[in-house]
Amino acid sequence: MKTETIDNRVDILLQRNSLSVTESRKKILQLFMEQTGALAHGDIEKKAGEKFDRVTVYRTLQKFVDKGIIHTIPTADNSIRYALCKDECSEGHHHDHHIHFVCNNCNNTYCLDDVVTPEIKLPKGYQAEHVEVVVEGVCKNCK
Amino acid sequence: MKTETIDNRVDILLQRNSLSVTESRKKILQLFMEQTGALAHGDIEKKAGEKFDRVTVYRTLQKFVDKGIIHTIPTADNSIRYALCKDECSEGHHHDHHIHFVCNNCNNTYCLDDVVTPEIKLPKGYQAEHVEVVVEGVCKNCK
DNA sequence: TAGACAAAAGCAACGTAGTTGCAAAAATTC
DNA sequence: GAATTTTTGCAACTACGTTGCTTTTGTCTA
Repeated sequence: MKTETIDNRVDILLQRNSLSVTESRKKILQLFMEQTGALAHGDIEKKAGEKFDRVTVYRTLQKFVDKGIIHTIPTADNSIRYALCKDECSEGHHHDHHIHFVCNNCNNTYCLDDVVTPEIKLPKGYQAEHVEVVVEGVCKNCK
Repeated sequence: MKTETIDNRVDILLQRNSLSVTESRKKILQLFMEQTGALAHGDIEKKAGEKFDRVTVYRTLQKFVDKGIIHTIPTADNSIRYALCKDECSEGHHHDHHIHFVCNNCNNTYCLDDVVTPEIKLPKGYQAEHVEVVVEGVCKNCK
């Protein structure tokens, strides 16, 4: 069964990051894996059901970000979204060189992993460490 | 005196956007003009002093955004910054094709008006309407 | 596999951010 | 300068996010 596969992947991913395997972590990680787009905190709270405390969700997401399992996507409406990282990410350092796409119609957020962030030529004196590109528009499914 | 010049500019800008000229609007607009970087809501509340109600600040900023006087800049820490728009912006439509720079040292946010957002090549089916680029790093003054 | 230890979850309480409705005050219009 | 419109300030409320502490759960080792 497909669910079982995800279940396994979840366990392995948690263990590889030396995180204890708990109900809430499994559930939340599963949500991300079943999902193509990114999730806002609110989405997760709703989808995870009333099974878990708000605080647990906050702490879990924070842990996942710290470990490099998920990354944050800033959006114009001031609601941070979270999405799974590719395998290259590790604790303390994210390597997300892809861009993000927010659909104005369905309001989903996608990681466009194949689209690499462009080189930005900055004025003299400015030194770039990280480039974040968020494109707004209409997504494939809504067009 | 320099302040007087700003004062005039403020009045004219408000009138041009058919906004009544009030103490709070003048004060807040002045803050933006004296400032090179962008301002977060909290900054404004602090800098405007205890002269104005929180609610007034919220409403004033909202009005300014609506009118195209200022624009918002999304940041990773989930705190929206605001900065003055160039003259081309008008009610209902912003034309901000510049990129934004957040300094990891002084934590200031700058509009790099001379750096135009790059063309992003999206996968088939995605249609871009707006591209937001935020570069993090070390700014000119902190280097 | 039971018990000891470490880690995470749940709960309560708190602080801050942002919104709304309404009455008072200020700005604009004529 | 009076009437009308707009904005402000206040109070109350909701939602978001955090912290400290106790209980529960997971992990490790004998």
